[in-house]
Amino acid sequence: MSSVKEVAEVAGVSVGTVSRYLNGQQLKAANMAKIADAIQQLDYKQNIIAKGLKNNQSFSIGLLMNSISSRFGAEVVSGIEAIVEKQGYSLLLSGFNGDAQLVNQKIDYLMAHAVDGLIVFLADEEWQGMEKLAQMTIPVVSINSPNQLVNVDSILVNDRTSVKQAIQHIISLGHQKIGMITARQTDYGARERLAGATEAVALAPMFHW
Amino acid sequence: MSSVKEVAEVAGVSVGTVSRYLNGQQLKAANMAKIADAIQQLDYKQNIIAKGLKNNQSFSIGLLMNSISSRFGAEVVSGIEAIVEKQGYSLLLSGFNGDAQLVNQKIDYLMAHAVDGLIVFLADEEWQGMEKLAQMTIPVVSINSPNQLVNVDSILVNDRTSVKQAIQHIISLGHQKIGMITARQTDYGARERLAGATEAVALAPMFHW
DNA sequence: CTGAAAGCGCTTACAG
DNA sequence: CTGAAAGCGCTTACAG
Repeated sequence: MSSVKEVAEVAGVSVGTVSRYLNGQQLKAANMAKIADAIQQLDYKQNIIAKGLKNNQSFSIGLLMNSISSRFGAEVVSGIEAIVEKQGYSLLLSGFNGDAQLVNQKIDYLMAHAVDGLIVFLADEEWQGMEKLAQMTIPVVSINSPNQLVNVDSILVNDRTSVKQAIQHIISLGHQKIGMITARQTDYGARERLAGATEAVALAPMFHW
Repeated sequence: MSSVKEVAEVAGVSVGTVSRYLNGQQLKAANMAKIADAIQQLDYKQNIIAKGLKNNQSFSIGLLMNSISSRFGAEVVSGIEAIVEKQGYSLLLSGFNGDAQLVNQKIDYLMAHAVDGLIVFLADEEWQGMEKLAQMTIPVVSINSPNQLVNVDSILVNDRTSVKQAIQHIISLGHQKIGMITARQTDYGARERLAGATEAVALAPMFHW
């Protein structure tokens, strides 16, 4: 792998100038051309690692999740990955496969790898030590994990309302006997969905559960 | 985040000594104790990024795969992740979601992030530029992707033989009419499985397909 | 066993 | 606009 130093030599400018070029600064046209040539010739690629060292960035973001191997989990990973990569960042994956005890350790692990941001996707597990997230010095966002931490942005599917509306719709159609198959009630989302159904029924005076 | 420098100051030794301690070298017991204390006190964590810069290691390995969102794909990711992490490495995920054109670009991307190794999991796509892998200066292993590149270790499921044996077993039981539902034949594995079935039948003289 | 110093590849004030 | 130099956090010969 060639370095800025080699590029600088070939182009006949200083490394600082090469660096500036790489970062999109304007410089004398002649120099820009020379540097561009040198880069071509050496097949130079930036070393993202070194780049980040200066300002302590890693250009990677951590994804901490429970069940990578669940269907929904996989979709989420795939979606996040696409976006992250588009921005030139990389995705560091870390799963804890149901063992909530491991979460703290995983966080340390991700921090050691200096992720610039963290996405937490707990899916079906509750986790006691969530406050740790609030102390994080990097941006944290949680998905599908109820919490009211001040520094943590959250994405929650509105399970309750959507199921409620669905049931209300069914009721409005005049149906009298409605069955519901629920998921294990260990999952926050599953509980919300059942709650939504219960609400819908409670609001329908004519309806007997 | 504290650095070796701060640890060195607190412990009253040089940074080199701290570094040696961190890397498990033997040093004067008194110093080891002082350093251990300082680390405790500062809650010092190694900066893996900086550590890798010296010998150009990133302590991360890249996983390039087609369909993260397939069931099998998710299992594979999950399994790999567990192992990789156990070794103190991180997993950089990169998907190309069916667009084989993107693969070269993704490889560059992973290289820019200086992965120390690469796992390629093509699943259902063939890919023309696979020779690029052979030129890689880092270890590469492919999963479920037929190839005969010298530098690339491959893991292949023996689809052909296993299906062949299954069919032979059914035949040996005396069954006369055997149906087979095949996957889309765009996938190498799917073709192999069908081929295995065909072989089994061809070898059974009494049997009419 | 340990300190001082150089170096990994890059960025960025500071001068000019 | 650009060069020389210092610095990011760590490692590692080189001396002692």
